[in-house]
Amino acid sequence: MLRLSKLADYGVVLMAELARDPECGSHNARELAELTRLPFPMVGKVLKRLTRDGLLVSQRGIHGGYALARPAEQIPVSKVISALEGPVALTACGVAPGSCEHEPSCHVRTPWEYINRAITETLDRVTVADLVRPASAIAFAELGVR
Amino acid sequence: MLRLSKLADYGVVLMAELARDPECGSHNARELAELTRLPFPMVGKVLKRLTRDGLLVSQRGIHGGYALARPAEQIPVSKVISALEGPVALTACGVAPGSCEHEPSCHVRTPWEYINRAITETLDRVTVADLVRPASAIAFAELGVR
DNA sequence: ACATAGAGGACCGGAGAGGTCCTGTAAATA
DNA sequence: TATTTACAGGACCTCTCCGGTCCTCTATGT
Repeated sequence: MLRLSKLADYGVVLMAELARDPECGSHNARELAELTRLPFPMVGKVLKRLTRDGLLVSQRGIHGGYALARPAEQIPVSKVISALEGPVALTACGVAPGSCEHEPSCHVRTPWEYINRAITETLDRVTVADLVRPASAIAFAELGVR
Repeated sequence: MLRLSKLADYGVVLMAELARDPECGSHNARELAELTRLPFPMVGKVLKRLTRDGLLVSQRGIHGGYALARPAEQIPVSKVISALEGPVALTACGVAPGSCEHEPSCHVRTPWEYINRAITETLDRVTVADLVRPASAIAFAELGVR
């Protein structure tokens, strides 16, 4: 089913949760785990990775927590996914040339590149802000989706 | 990396190989395995599934083999993928409602639906014929891809 | 009848996803 | 400065499921 890993799925949910706060303030991992009802250890793991990739900023200590590194409108969903499960690509050749043993004899590589790009661009166009906007449908009009 | 299963990957390659034959004639599994350099048992497995799903027609017996069930222009890549790894969807909720335990408390479900649909439509628009057309770029223009 | 090729399974090993836990370090408060 | 809280960065484990093989049965042509 062309599955997204749970790590990436959780990441999207958590980013959206942070963006839901109108002030985009700081929330700690435990709080986010409760809000999203996701297992706390996983939430910690995901938040750490998102921080390392520069999508979140963290604050240690007693009133520590996480906050969006940039306004939600400037964070594409594709970045969230790639931070957690590597580059968005359907096939190995879309990630790095030479990573597929069949590359020399493969006749469908070029088309796959186009498909990969089309999908990447779709995920580039959706931002974290779109995930929390109530009237999402409007925001998605530009995707050409009914 | 938002991975496609190898089964589906092989399926696409095999469908393309069948479409490359200008007469779209019948080819047996062994022959296709040699042409694509994929392991023969896997080729058999994939071809069987594609046949069960009505994308290929098969002929048993001494001059048996497989051929496209329809003209390549009428076979979207999305069908090939879904025949081999189930419905195209990034999240469980995109496959069947109620399949995700977090559904009641999840706030990003609606946006995911739109994203799922955008990606599905991308894969719907590409046909097996596009995979073998030399000047693929032209065929992909309609995807809005550079 | 016999050789060939597909149909439909069962079956197996290993990689990797999903999940937990532990130790270290930074910050705030008293 | 001691203590508590929370993030940082791993190691580590379990178990599912993917990738792959193989075997038996049935259909077809010679």
